[in-house]
Amino acid sequence: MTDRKQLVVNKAHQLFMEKGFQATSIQDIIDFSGISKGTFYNYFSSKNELLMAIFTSLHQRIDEERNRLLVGQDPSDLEIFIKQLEMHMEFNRRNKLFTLFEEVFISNDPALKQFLERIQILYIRWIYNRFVDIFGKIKQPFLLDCAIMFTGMLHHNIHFHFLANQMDGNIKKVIRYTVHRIEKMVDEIEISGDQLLKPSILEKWLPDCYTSREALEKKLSGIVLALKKCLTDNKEQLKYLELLDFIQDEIIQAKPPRKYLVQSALFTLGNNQEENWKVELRKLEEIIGEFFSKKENDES
Amino acid sequence: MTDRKQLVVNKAHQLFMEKGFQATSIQDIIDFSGISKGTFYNYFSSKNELLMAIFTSLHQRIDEERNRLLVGQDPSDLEIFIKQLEMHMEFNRRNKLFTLFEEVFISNDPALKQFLERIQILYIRWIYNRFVDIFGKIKQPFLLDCAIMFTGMLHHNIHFHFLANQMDGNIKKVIRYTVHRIEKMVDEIEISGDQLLKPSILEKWLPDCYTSREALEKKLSGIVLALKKCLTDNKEQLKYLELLDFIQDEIIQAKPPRKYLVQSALFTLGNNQEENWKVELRKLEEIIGEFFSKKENDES
DNA sequence: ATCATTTTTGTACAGGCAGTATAATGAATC
DNA sequence: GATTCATTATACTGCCTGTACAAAAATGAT
Repeated sequence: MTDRKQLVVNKAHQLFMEKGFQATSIQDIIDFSGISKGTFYNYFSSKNELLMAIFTSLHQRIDEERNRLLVGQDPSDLEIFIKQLEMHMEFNRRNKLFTLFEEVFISNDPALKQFLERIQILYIRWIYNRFVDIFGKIKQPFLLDCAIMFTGMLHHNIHFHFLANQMDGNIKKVIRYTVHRIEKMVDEIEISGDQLLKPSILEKWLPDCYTSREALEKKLSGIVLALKKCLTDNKEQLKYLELLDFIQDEIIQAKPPRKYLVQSALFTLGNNQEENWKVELRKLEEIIGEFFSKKENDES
Repeated sequence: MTDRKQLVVNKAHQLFMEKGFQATSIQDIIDFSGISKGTFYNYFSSKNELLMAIFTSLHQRIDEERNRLLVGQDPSDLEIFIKQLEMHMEFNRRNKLFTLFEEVFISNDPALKQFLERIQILYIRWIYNRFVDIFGKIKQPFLLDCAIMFTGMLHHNIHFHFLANQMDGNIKKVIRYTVHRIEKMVDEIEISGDQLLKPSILEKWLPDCYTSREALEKKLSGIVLALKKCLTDNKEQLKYLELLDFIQDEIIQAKPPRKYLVQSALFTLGNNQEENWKVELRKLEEIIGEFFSKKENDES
């Protein structure tokens, strides 16, 4: 994405935050960004497409931050989860994402509609996966229901919390409150055995072409980031940096990745003996392994 | 509201359900309703105002239905509450109210925004009041939080339920599931003693000029309806009908009601000795008493 | 039945927006 | 220096909202 295009995205986001999405005309965006109409339509085919670019951009940033908080931590630690939620909610508040999302949530444009639905499901799935980390695999059958209810509770609680205390209340209390509730509810549901939705439906909702691709890319970049953090500025370690970048590019590129080259690079990465490094490297090996086995399955 | 005006409301609702709110232009509504542009703007000053008329109309119908289900029943009976929810959700589904509401939930028009917020809060308050009926006054301090979380959970559950089973799943299961969850949660929260919002904030959210008026009118019509149902077609009992209608009109009229006339009418209503009648009559006396004492407070 | 008042209609108009088309301008590349 | 490409300015179509107003129709009172 060009700098110029990104500038338009940022300027538009700014206008949407100030005036709302519907109330902002393309003309406004053009004037505010200092570009011509032709350029705008060169970048985006419509206001909706621009909106999607905004969401994508913000979504990526959230995801990076979330992964950063998890790096080198115990994924079953509830406090980490709470920290992630706090970051996410604070981010949403700062960027008026709640408002923006709600304003366009139901749209006539099927493309936008589908796009937003996907974002929402990705969000639910993230919660679900974290719940599996936290509450354990035994409770997995109930955790999709819990993830759905949790997001409903949390967003409603935050909504009315803001209605009550104009912005100056602390969200943290609300998050902790809601997390406490879901903790107890998980136990209760396991005892009752009730289930509404099977977690396997997530795979149906997120077609493989999307999930494996995008989720993989995100996981990948998260782990690579974590690995890079382990590196010092040693000459020795610069080669690891190169290898990491190579692997990430090779997988993300649309062209068929050269499997054995990647594996060889992975093997070399194993030479680094740092503690955190090894943990993260194992994750990297795991998802790359999954990636290739899935790929070969698809081809056969 | 004229028949003609109501016709436009219905026709517009039909179009909104088919094509969505945003995608329907005023011209569409005019053509579909067979009226002229002048007439439209005679009835409504904008599309938003028409939308509010639709919501008001549907909201009234929901409220009537809800009260009808409660008439002569034990308000603490959970099964009645579930029936009310089933009716409401089924009504929403039939009239695509979920969609419509979501589509316009965030609006640039401050009037519409406020209107919708009020509807939402009225809904929360209804749930809250029913929770007080069901779970008892002891748990009152926690029940606003519970009402908020319950609506969040329910709507999210229903949303994803529809996503999973295209319309053909039964909502009833989802409702029961969610009600079960909140039942347990109420107990859990009471033990923990956590509270986010004090129920008294409801009065702040719904300014008196609205609450006392509208809530009163609704309660009133509900109780009067219940009382009318107790009546048979006896000549004897026709006078009660007259008295009931008189009281209702006198209170709802904007002009200052004649207090002593109303009280006398109430006294006469006490002559009927039926069992259900007496229960409902006591409620009637109670809210009318509240109404007058509040009124005198305001005037002093 | 007649007259006055209100409602409705048809039509025209101003102003705004989305999206397209195109010729002119500018800058970087080869 | 020529070519290519993104960018600009501008004009244009078509659709929409909201206003205005005079003619026609319906309503209601006498």
